[in-house]
Amino acid sequence: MAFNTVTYSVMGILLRAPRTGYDVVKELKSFRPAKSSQIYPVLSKLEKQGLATVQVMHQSGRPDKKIYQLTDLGKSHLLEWLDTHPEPPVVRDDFLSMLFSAWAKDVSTVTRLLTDRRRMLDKHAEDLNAKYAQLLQTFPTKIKDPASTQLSAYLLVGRRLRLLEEEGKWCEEMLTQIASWHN
Amino acid sequence: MAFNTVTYSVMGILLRAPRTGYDVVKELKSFRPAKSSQIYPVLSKLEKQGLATVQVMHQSGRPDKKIYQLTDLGKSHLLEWLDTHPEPPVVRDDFLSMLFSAWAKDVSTVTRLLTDRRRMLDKHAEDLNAKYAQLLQTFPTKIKDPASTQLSAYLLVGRRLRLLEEEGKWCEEMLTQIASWHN
DNA sequence: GAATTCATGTAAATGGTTACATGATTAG
DNA sequence: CTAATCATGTAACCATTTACATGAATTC
Repeated sequence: MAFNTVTYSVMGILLRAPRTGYDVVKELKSFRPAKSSQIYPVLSKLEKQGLATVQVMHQSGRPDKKIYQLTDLGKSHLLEWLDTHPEPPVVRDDFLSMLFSAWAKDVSTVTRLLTDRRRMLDKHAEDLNAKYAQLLQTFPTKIKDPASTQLSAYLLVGRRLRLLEEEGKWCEEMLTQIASWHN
Repeated sequence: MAFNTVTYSVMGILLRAPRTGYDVVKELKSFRPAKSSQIYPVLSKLEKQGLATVQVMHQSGRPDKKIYQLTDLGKSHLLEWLDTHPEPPVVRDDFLSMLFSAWAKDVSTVTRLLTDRRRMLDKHAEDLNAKYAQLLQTFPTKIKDPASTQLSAYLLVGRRLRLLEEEGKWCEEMLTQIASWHN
């Protein structure tokens, strides 16, 4: 039995701790964003196939909480998936498509695209930096434990940060380079 | 009238020069990959809506070539799009999902993921580097001309290369760091 | 002689988003 | 008092891939 990659991502979250669909969606944001309308059906399929169990917590005023927990069967499928090779990443970035055609307009279009991008990257990096600092402070030893979930967080956040910073630097350099040509 | 982003990407390619669907698919690879089964319908819609014209070149032994060319109407829509703000990039990368769960298996899973990733990045960077060097040699002055398509190529390839290299470095550093913890 | 390139497309299926339905609680 | 958060899900639509159909020309 093979599942799609969102399903494995959801299983990975449930393996760490039992969670509601709402919480799964929030946690997915850090490495594999998806809308809740995609996740809720995934969770009910997991239950139907015996890969997760549900515990319902009654609430008043809002829908009952459904807490999903990965079963041993679910875990075994997830671990099996980890032995396979990941597909090459899929990236869809309108910024690149715009850059590709920007020559047809004027230089200001190129510089606007670059400055806007840089702002976006900076804002993003700022948020992540806080998270990263906190991570390093709170769990300095646990990170080194390969069986700790902190290692993954350290790797994932650290990688993201470096790529954000590198792209930011690139934007800046390109802006100064272009400015130097047109003065 | 607003179109989806593949459509704008295709228009951007046709703006540079008239092309067949086959060639459009090849060129899309550098910034917005898509399968031909997605592109052919896009092209026929462009024609129906007067955004592109077609010239049929008869061939024997293979399907007739259909050369698409962007119309002024198409160009105006594309330029209008360039004044808008791009959506945030969409990334789906199984490698990250695997890294997120790798703690549940063992350290060797983490290191295998990192080494495989590094190999992939290196291979990719190698190909791009050749392209980049050629670009810098062949059109050293044209790149500085903002109305030249070479500027876009320079930006796009340069950016990609830097990000590939940065991620490669990160993989390497993480591998040595992890190795130092477990010796 | 085998693999890749050239060249078009359609049909079916999967993946993913938007819109809809519903509304109390909590934080600023 | 306003915005965000909590909490579930379904239906319709759009985006993208896979599989199918076809086969000569070229490169290795």
